[in-house]
Amino acid sequence: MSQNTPPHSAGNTTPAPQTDGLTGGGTPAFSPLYQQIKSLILQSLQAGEWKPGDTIPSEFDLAARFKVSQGTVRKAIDELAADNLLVRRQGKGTFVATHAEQHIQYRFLRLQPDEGDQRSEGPAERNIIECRRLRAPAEIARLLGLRSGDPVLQVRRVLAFHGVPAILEDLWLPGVPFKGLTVETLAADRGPMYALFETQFGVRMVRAEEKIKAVAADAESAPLLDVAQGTPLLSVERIAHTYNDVPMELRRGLYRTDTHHYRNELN
Amino acid sequence: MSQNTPPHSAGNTTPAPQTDGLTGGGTPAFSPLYQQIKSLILQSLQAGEWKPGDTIPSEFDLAARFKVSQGTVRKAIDELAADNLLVRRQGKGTFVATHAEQHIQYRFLRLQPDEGDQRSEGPAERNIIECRRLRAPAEIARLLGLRSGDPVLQVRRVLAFHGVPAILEDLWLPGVPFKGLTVETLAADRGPMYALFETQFGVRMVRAEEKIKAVAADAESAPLLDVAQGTPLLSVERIAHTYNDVPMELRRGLYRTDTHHYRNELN
DNA sequence: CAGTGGTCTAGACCACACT
DNA sequence: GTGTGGTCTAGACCACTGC
Repeated sequence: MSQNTPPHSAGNTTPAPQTDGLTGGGTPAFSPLYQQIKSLILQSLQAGEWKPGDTIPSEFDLAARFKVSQGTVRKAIDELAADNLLVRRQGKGTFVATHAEQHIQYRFLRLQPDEGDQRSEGPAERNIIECRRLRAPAEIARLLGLRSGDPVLQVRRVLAFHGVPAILEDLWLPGVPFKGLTVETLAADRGPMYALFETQFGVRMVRAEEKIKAVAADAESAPLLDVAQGTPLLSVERIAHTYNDVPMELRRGLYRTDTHHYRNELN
Repeated sequence: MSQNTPPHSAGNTTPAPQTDGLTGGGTPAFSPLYQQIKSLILQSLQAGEWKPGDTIPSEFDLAARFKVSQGTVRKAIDELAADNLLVRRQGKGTFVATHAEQHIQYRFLRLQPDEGDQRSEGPAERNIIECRRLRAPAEIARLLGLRSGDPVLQVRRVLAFHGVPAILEDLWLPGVPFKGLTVETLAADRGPMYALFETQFGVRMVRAEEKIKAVAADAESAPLLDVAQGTPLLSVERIAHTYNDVPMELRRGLYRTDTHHYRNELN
């Protein structure tokens, strides 16, 4: 399973396990107990033992289960919480993070109005233009970690703020995990699309990378965004990953930035 | 000073301080000990007691100094390290983070080549076009937290990769902390500009925000970037802050994105 | 070797939420 | 009140660095 021996170390009456077992073989890598616990918790998350929004067992319960001290479990959970996989709530418990209840909705959307307003914008109007199944072209397949020709879903939609179109985006999703996704499902849904992915398909998006360029609106995109051809637009290519860094979505967006901007924090 | 009572709690023989002192007054906010320690360490950083690259006292020394346990200091340092203000090195000590020795040079520059190469790019060729002092226009002043008419420095430069210009940027710096900065100083310098700011002016940039838009190259910028007028460019406005979130630099860049892209991680 | 950060434990107590 | 996470402590031991 994991890369190291699990933290059981048989019947120690005295405290610290810390032993790595396996003197032979080739496990030169040392990984601290709390990292191993972190991996075990992650496995439970991947396996769906606890679903988004669920509360996971208390630190003491987990400590008992893994035969370590509560402090060690705590450190593991600390890191998972820092990665936004778990959410701690004092007095209540620790919960599996979700795109739904999370009051920072649209966590991955960095486009925001230039001044004032802040996030009073609300969820924007969605308009699905297209939703079809196809066989993955080579490039799409590569970015999604699939083979050319594997089934994928493509969705095209426009997001608008106050009636003004602002985002045109194409999504590609691997066909297998998203079997059964239809334009009706998407259209009927309110709230973040990633929340729908969680509830309907058990796919939780955890992390994403974006590559941004400036491009000119072409004949196809210009009318959809209600701008003149040649207007500079932000091109945003996003690859979103589930647990374990498995890519699960490719998204290519064109953002109008005349009244909005892409906001980023550098640390 | 801080918002809470310092963590001394007089002569406790028995362990935990945790008491907030001050039963009277109006300090409803409770802040944990390690946060107070964090503030104290931050104050020392701001005051320049330890400079970028310096090693700070060991956890035990700090624990003695602040009259708390080593674990509490550890947690404070953990957070400061997570914020990239400190860097821990096992066996050696804890160091004040710096833009110089940090092997992730150009920490705030997100533009990178489209494929391969990765960071083999190196530090790019710098070409300073202009460096002048002026009185801050209203907008610049506002963004830098100054008053209109306060002295500021403006620097304009072009960065190129392999001889191809890629970035045209204007910098505005508050005149007072950067007194004595000349075009010669800048031109003579190798390495990150933020490293120079540390060594020459004691100003360490800690955090920055960027607002990104897509714009068209105009008559002024096009020739400097060697592109046709109207070419889509990334407009990147950055406000960089020192300790305590004090804004210390405004930077407005135009990025060519024909062979490079702006990379971002979403968590 | 001594000194530093890194891990692990165990127990005490505080703050918060629900019942 | 009970149970949860949050803080603080104290001490033991491990891993890395450099003398």
